[in-house]
Amino acid sequence: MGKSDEPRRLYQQVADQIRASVQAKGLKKGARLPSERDLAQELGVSRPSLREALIALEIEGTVEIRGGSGIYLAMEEPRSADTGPALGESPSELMQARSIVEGSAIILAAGRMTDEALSALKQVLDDMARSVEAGRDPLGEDKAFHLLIARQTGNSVITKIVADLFEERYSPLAARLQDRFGTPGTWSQALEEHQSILEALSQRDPLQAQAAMCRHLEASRRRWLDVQG
Amino acid sequence: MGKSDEPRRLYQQVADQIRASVQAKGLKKGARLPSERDLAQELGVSRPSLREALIALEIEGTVEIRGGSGIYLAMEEPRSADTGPALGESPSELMQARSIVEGSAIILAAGRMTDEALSALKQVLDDMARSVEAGRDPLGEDKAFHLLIARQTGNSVITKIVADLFEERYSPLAARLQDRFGTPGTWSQALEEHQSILEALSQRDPLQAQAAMCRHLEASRRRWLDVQG
DNA sequence: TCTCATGAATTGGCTTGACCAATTTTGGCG
DNA sequence: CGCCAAAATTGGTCAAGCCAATTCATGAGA
Repeated sequence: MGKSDEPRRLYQQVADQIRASVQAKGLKKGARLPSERDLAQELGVSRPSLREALIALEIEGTVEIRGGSGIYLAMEEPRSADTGPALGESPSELMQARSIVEGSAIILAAGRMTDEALSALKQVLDDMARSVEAGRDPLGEDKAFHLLIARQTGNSVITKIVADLFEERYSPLAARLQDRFGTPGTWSQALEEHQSILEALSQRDPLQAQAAMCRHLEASRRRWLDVQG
Repeated sequence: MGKSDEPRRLYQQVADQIRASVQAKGLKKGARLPSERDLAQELGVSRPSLREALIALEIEGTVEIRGGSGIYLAMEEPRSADTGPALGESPSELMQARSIVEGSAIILAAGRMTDEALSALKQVLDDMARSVEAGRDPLGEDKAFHLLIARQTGNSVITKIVADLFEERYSPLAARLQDRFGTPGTWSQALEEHQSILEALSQRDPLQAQAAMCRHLEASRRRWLDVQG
């Protein structure tokens, strides 16, 4: 489980703390933060370091700095709340979105697939097989498999989207459904589908990989619907 | 020397100078820049200021800083054994992701396009034309156009993804870049591309709509890259 | 001669302290 | 009450220095 790097640059940690603090305190757009001097002391860093963090936040658009005046929040907050929610969120929509995104992503990935990535994928499927044997829900392995493929696109935006599609972000309902669909044959079926995806990737065959991925996601959709009734 | 005449922040000016210098000297990916101390002296600024500029360039993906080692021009993936994070966030990645998502979404949308939606799209393009005439950046109209199309898929997950791709969520950098790409002919060009998308949608032609959308996004990517250098 | 410890030099990472300029606040005067 | 100048606050920047990680040259040992 590679968490990531340990000692990240200080300015990044500080930026994270500021973001978290802002969110925790529920500050809204336009709100004014403490002065650089105060923030620095509060977070236990020097002013230049705090300053570097502010530049990061400024570039990222979270904050607006007005010389001689202060530091102000520039971001909108908890997204969404657009005009109208089309149809109600449903697992079907989620899977349709995943088909589009992952079905396209795997085409890119197939062409850039390294041997290392292939063996990593095989490793994940082995773990998944063991989990299924043991009667556990291989949710983690399933996610790892899809994320590994996404990462092979070399496109961090696509990777993030795929990751988000696995979280609650785009469909809290679907996340809840995952809990109760651990039927027996369900996962062994999914495992087979994963293996055929891996096989296509091993041969660097983009179209077959896409077909396998879409078949898998369509089958998953149907499995969910069955559980739902 | 930093004397300058613009009220822009020093770190931005310094970052510009470094970009320009790199380009002028024809340095290639992976090349190593002078040390912070040397660069600071060379550009006539203090080390903290030079440092702030480097953070901007790092976030923007132009430069990679290796502690104790040096400052390097960000290089492409070393081909093998990468497991690591992909490329840094960049407008290119954003646009590639948008091509995938919106290019697929518009196929669905074309088949479900209502007359109301079509006239709403036309209305938005009229507004956009007026904004361009007046010399304003029609960012709002651009977003509205793409979101209206996404919404026609009837899939709320896809709609959210497209919305998020316009927000800070997937590429804060790209959002910042929008500030400086308000060149004259840029938007009128984009307007024409939008109109050809609308035309394809009017005829309920999914494939032509997709082609127009992808052409538009590819052109947008190129426009951004030009501005960026 | 080649290998590889080992320590000096180099380089980024971060802090302290200070001064300037723009903005905001304060307080006194009409 | 209203207006304007002084004072306080705040961001902008610089200078000098210490620490830790990385590099690289050097010399001892195989």
